[in-house]
Amino acid sequence: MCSASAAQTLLTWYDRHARRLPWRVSPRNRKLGEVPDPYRIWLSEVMLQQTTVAAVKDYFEKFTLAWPSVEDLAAAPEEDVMKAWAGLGYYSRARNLKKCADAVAAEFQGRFPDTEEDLLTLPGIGPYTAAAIATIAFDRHAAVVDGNVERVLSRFFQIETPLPDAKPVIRARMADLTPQIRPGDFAQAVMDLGATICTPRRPACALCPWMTACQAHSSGMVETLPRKAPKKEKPTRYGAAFVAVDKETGAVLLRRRPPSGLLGGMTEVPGSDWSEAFDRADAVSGAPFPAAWTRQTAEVRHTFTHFHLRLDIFRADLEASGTPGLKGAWWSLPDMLDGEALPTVMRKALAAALEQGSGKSGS
DNA sequence: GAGGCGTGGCG
DNA sequence: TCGCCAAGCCT
Repeated sequence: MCSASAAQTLLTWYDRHARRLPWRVSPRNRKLGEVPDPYRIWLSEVMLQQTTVAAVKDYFEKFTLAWPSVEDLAAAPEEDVMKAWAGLGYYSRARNLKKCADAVAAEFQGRFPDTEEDLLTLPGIGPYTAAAIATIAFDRHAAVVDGNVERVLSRFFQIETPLPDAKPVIRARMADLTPQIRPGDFAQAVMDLGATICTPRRPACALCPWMTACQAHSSGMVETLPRKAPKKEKPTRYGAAFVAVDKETGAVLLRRRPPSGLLGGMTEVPGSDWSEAFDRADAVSGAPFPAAWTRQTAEVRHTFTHFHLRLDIFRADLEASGTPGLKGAWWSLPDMLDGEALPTVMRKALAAALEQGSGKSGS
C-alpha cells in the first residue's frame, strides 16, 4: 500500500471511529468549518504529556471553566494554577504552563504562534507538542510523534531497532505518511488507533483498518514491537512526615516545597529528607519541632518516576497558638485542604494521620 | 544524552 | 503485590 492510500484508509476509519474528546473538533464538524481553539488544544496537549485521557478530562474541565482563555490564565496567580493542577503530576508542567501563558499574552498579543518553530520557543512546548498544536490547531503539515505513533509505526513498518534509537526513522516515516490534506485529523487518527486498537498489550488487530498492510501483523511480530531499551530498577527511599493537628480547630500545619525539583512549588506536610539510608528507629528526631509525636500504625507507600517511597507518619495534637513558628508554614483548616496545592503523596500522608486519629481520645 | 520528573490503572 | 505503561520536556 502506498502512503497516500494508507493515509486515506485511516482517515476514513477516523471519520467513523474518532473518539469524542472535550478539546477536540469532530471530523464531521471540522468539515462543516468549525475550527479548534488553539488555547484548548495547547492546554490539552500539555496535560496529556505522559498522562492518560481519563486522568486529564476533569482537570481540563476545571481549567477551562476557571480560565476560558490564555489571557485569563496569564492573569491568574501561579499559586492558583498549582492548586488546580495538584494531583495531575509532573508539576513542572504547571509552572511552564503559567510561563507559557504569560509569554503568549505578552509577546504574541494573546494569539498562539502557528508554526512549529515559533511554538518550540515557548516554555513546556517540545517537539511533540509543537507539532501537535501546529497541525491540530492550524492544519499545518507536521510529523507528530508520540508514544502511540511510535508503537503504531514500529508495527506497521516492522521497525526492529529499539527505542529511543528508532525515533529518527519513525519521524521520517510519519512525515512521509502524513497527507497534505487533513494532516491534523491524520495525526489524531494515528493516536486514536494506538489508544484503542493498536494497544501495547493484546492489540485488536482484527478491527484495525491497517491490518492487511501491517508488516508486523504479516510476520506475527505485533506483540513484540516496539522494542525498548531495558529500564533501570527503582530504589526504595524512606522518610517521615509529621502531621501537627490543632486541638481546637483540626487545622493541620503545611509548608511550601522549594520552587524546583521533585514536587517543586507544591505544598507539603513537614518531614524529613527521603533516603535509602533513613534510620526508621530514629525517625522522630527529624520532627520540625518538639511535641508529643506518635507514630501512626500505617506507613504510606508511594511510587515516583524513579524511586519507591515509604513514609512513616507521625501525628501530634497540640495548640496552634503555642507552636514555635515554622518559617513559611501555615495552618490549614479541614475545609481548606481540598483547595491546597497538595500532591497525591501528601494527601496520602494526611489521610493516614487523620483517619487513625490521635490515639488518645476517640476523635 | 542520560537522568529527573507523578500518578492511576491494568494484568 | 508489582512492573508496565500513558498524547514528553528540561537540564
